[in-house]
Amino acid sequence: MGNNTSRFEKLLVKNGLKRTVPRLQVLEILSGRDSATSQPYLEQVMGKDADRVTLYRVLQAFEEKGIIHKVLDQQGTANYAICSDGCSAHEHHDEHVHFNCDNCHKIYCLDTVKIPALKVPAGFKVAHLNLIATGLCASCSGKVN
Amino acid sequence: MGNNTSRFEKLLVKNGLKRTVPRLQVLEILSGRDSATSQPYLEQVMGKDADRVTLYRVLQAFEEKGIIHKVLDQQGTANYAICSDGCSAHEHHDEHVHFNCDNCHKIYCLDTVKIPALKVPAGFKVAHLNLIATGLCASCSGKVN
DNA sequence: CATTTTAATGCAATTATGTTGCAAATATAA
DNA sequence: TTATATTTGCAACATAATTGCATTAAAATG
Ligand SMILES: [Mn+2]
Ligand SMILES: [Mn+2]
Ligand SMILES: [Zn+2]
Ligand SMILES: [Zn+2]
Repeated sequence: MGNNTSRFEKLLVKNGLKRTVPRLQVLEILSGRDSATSQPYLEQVMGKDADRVTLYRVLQAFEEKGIIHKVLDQQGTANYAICSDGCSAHEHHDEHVHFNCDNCHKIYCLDTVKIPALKVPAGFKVAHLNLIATGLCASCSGKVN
Repeated sequence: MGNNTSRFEKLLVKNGLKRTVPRLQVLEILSGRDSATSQPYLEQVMGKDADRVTLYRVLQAFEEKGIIHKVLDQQGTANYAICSDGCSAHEHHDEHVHFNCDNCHKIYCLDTVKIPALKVPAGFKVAHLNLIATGLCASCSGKVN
């Protein structure tokens, strides 16, 4: 496999997770893509290498440990992306904007775009903000329309 | 039924939809709640009064006509709320913030809070913004924590 | 290195959500 | 009242996700 293997093995150990084939496989796939990856796509790529249930459990464990974060697209489908380094089991630092392309349906993590603070009605206590923009991504905006 | 009936009947006619029992029922339920209503809840309340498929189709028709709008909560569950008056089949004017309470799980339409404009990387063309805040709602922030 | 312990996987079954095609029923127009 | 167009209900199917449990594999132990 890729030369990321030892890096990923360390990542698993650091988070108290055993170094297993399905886990390394998921990390390999996610890291090789420029946008968030949907559960159905992951399932398709892994094929019969891993059981569907295992995939769900791998993703859940990774999310809890702060290794990946989940983004729901406009259809409600779960998509996963590797977290930035600052994330941990205790806190995710992924409060960046996500961009869901209407054409290619990719979901980009716009790490550089911060979500502006928000004024909410009295009484409401905001814990997290989740902003998803839709439209055309840089790659598609040239081709269509 | 409620005294909203004739108002809802007019709403249906205005949108070229026939005045049917399941449709009036859905409008009655949605209008009687202070927050967005999940599909599972609707299904449960309607019970055997209407087929599941009918409910899906009613919701879809309403959404297309601009009568209601759909909000996905943090779990990806569909929730529906009646649109403000400005909405139509051609355009929804519901680009307001939604608030998903971590405690009671209600979804509030914060109609008064506008989503701030956003600077995105070159090439990206934003069509719509979808901001969902999580935390504690006004009703829950007093009780818990 | 062999063994014990613990964590993770695979499989089967079940639930929830959503879709499609089509015949029957119903609302509205004629 | 009859014709028409829409809507509904049913059955079947599809996909996403969860749970329990036996088996397997990884890491810890000695
Ligand atoms: Mn992200
Ligand atoms: Mn709303
Ligand atoms: Zn694109
Ligand atoms: Zn609440």
